[in-house]
Order: sequence, then C-alpha cells, then structure tokens
Amino acid sequence: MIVRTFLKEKIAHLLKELWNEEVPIPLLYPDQPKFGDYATSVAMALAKSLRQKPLDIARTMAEHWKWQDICTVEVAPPGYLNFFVQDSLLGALAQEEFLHPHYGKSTLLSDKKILLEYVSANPTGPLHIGHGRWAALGDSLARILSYAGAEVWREFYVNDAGNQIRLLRETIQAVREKREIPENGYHGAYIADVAQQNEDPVQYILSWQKETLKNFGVEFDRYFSEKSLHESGMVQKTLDFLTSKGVAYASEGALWLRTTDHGDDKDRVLVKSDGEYTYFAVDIAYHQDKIKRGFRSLYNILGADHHGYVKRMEAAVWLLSQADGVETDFRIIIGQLVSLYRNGEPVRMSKRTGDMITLEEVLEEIGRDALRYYMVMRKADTHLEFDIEEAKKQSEENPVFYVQYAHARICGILRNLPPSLPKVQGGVIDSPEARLLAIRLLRFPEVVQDAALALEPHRIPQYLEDLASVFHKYYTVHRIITEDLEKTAQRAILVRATKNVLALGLHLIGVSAPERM
RNA sequence: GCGCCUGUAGCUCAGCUGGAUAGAGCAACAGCCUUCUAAGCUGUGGGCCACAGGUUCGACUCCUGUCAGGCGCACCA
Repeated sequence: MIVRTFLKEKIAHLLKELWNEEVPIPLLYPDQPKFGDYATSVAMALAKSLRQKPLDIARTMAEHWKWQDICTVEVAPPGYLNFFVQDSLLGALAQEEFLHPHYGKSTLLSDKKILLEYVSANPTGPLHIGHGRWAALGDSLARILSYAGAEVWREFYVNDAGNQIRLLRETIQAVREKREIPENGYHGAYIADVAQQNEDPVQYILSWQKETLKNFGVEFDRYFSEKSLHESGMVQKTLDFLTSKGVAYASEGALWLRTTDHGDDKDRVLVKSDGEYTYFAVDIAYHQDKIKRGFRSLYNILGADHHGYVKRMEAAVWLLSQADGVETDFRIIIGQLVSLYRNGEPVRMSKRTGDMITLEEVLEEIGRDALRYYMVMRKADTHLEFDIEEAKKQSEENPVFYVQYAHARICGILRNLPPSLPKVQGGVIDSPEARLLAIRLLRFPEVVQDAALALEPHRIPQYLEDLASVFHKYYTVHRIITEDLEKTAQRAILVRATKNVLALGLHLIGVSAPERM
C-alpha cells in the first residue's frame, strides 16, 4: 500500500463528510520525527472558507479520524495534523512489500504510451559530455516511467540527411583525396580517423556513437533515420496534409507554417524558396510519424542550446494534433548544458575546431557508475559545471559510492547470517533508528511516482542518499547479528528490505549495486 | 533589443509544486575500529535563500522590477 495516497484519500473523505469541502490535500514529510511521518496543513488553508480557527478544524478532524490501525494522528499548532504510521504496519510491510522484487512498481501511468526521444545527436562527430547528460537523463527517465506503469518507447533521431551531412561527406572526401578541407568543413582530430575507414562516414560515426552509448549503459528501441522520412514520402505527405488543413501557406516563394497560432513569435518556413525542406519540416514529419504510430505522449529531451526551437515545435505538434483530431501530450524537457573544465580552465567543445573532449574519454576517466550518477543527481535545468580533474579526484568521494557502499555493506552482513533463523513474529521495529529506516522504505513508491510525474530523475539519487544515510546510522548504532537468533531474524528483515530498495533505486538510474566493495 | 534557464554555506547542489528552527556532500577542525565492510559514524564552525517591492494567516517557493551568469534569437541543422 502507498500510505501517502491512503492518507490523502481519507483526509479528503473527512473534509467532504464534515464540511462538504473538496480541496487539494497538501501532504508533506515533516523534517522532525516529533511532527510525525506525514503531515498536512490543510486546516490552515480551510480556515478562511470555514470561518473557523485552523486549530479547531484540525481538532475536529482528529476527533473523527478512524484509521488508527494505519496511522495515529496528533494536532499541532497552528493547525497541523501530524500522522504517525503504526509500527505494527511498518513491520508487516517490511516482511512483505519492501522485500518484493518489484516493490514500488505501479500502474499510475498505465494508460500512457510514451515515445521518449533523447540524445538525437548529429552523426557528424563524437558525442560530448552534454550528450552524456541527456543520455543518462533519458535512460533513467524511461526506466522510471516504465516502473510507474507507462509503456515507453525510446528513440534516437538520426539526422542523416541535410547540409551538415553533405558537409561531412565533402570533408571526408577531401581528406581522402588529400585536398584542402572545404570552407565550414569539419576539423576535429577524429576526421582523420573517419577518413581512413573503408566505410560510409555517417554509418561509421553512428556506430561509434552507439558503441559509446552502449558502454554508458544507454540503449534505444530504435534509431530513427531522418533519411527514411524523405524516402518514404512522409515529409511531402505531412506538408500536403498541413496545407490542406490551411495551417501551411505559400508566401514569398516559400511554404510557411502558422506557428503564431500557438505561441510562436513568427511563422516558420517549411519549404525554402529553393524548393528544399527545412530541418523543421522534416522534424514535423517525424512527429507526425510518431502520432501515426499511436503515441499520444511525445516526450523529448532537448539540449538547452536548442531551446529556441521549443515554441515552434510545440506549435507544430499542436497543429498536427488539431488537424488529426487527436489529443497529444507533448512535453519538452530542456537539459541545460554541461560546462566542461579541466583544472579550472574551460574546455571548448566545438566539433569544427576539434578541440574537444568526448563523452567516450570522460567515461573512460570517470567510470560508468560515477558518471551516470553525477549526470542524473542534479535537476535537468541546472547549469552543470563539470571539472574533469575535480571529478576524477572526487570519484572516491562521489555520492554514488556512498549509496553503493550501503548496499555492499548489507551484502556483507547477509553473507554472515547464521544458516537458519527462526520465523519472525513481529517486533521488526525495535528502535527509533529502525523506525526511521522503515519510514524511508515506505516512501520509496511515493518517490518513484513523484519522479515519474514531474519527469525528474534526480529525485531518485536524492532519495537514495537519504536512505543510505539513515541505514549507515542504523548500522552504527545497532548490531544485526547477535547470539539472540530471534532478534537477529527480526533485524535481518529490515536490512534485507533496505538492500532491496537500494538495488531497485540504483537500477532505476542505471547504476550497478555491487555486492562487495 | 527579445526569449528560455539559473542565482541558497568557501565549493557542488537539494529543498517534497505556499507551511513548523532552510538541508546534504565536499573542504576545515575535534573525536570513534579486539565484535556484522571506517568508501562509515558523532560533534563544531559556516546563511540578509542575488537585490527591491508585492500577494498571503504564512514566501527559498507565486507575481513585478533590477542586477549578474549561461544559452538561444535563419528560407542553418
């Protein structure tokens, strides 16, 4: 059971019954144990409309609280209701749910079929650290959304057509023929390597990117080729469709889309006056393809360097949905850039000049677990400053090891457990520290749901650090394995449950849960 | 000039969509291993939540303005 959801329902039920009120119920985790495991401030919010003192409202609610077997309730000034989960319930949950291999999995989003697009780097050069961030975010998000019950399909849009690609081919051709690299061509150190391959440069670079992502633990259901949209005629079909619906129009020798109908500050070109499609037009065709494949939730992770693109894309998908008579849930998650430093000196990341550090190299230096953790532990919209030397130095101190260590520590304890233990009859919550630990375990499903709804993977590592901390403290105070076999069995329950949740949480962000460290 | 994002401890960042005394990790200092993993634990110091107004019983959180930083403003991709 999810206690928070239970409380919200019952509180809402009470308000309806007592005063016929229907308001959102704020439910929070108090920062001090004496204020309970959960609390609500709803009485304060209702004071005005009920014309009563918050404290009186809270008291009345407490008097009518009839779910004492789940939570007891206390009133605190100026009008809080503080809920205390029953130890017996915690103990029972610890023996069942907390140990379940899919604990925290829900059907919250089971009505959603989501297409999550992320990374979508141009196949014109190696992936950089920013791609690493989108990759880690996207992969974690996909795992979290799936765990919340959604059907998630992961795609990488391959821009294997257009000017950049033509320029890349010209560059490679020039190098192979020992000619000068054309103006605006690519100059990275990797160019020489690509030119030496007996392979199509685009395919070569793409497989290189795939390899890097694979090493990073990030995989896709499909690498969607932009070229295929041209070849299948999807682009023209989509444009004809938009024209027939009157939202695309010809002017000044070009074809335009009325993106101003939906928040953009000017209409955008779909077909240039030279007859070529814009990148935008092809991307619209791609999104039309997503819709045609039955996806209604279209989530894109986009680098902040492309955020100027958001408004027109939102407008385009809105127009497509309107024209098709479907409702879509289109959401763009902006991943802010990663500024790369080495010993405090900024490192340039231009593909053109070639002075860049690739994701592959950083991955090599820092390691997969540490890098993945580092990339998802922060909110997506914070500007991340990443110093390679600092990160290398700190890799020993990286919070990922703190969390993993808790897991490994537990594995060590479990290895030392006596081979046979008596059956546990309750008493699992035998100390304040045990109680704090159980409460953390109880919150795991709530955290997963919050992360899924807010599309914020960073909540998972945040939670894991808290859980690990509470466990380390518990471990310091209480000895698990003792002569008292009954006590040992009781404590083993909680420890095993903690291991389970740590492993589940780490898995959600694609980080391993080592048995030994 | 316009738009998006950011501004919280010396540093890197949380702060649960408006609630109780603003938290964590590094860094500094002082302690804790004959017992299950010391990659751990305990304690100390460190804050005008950029600034100024406003809304509210109540603001780090919402609104307006200012300042600072990042990014973007194509018939490029």
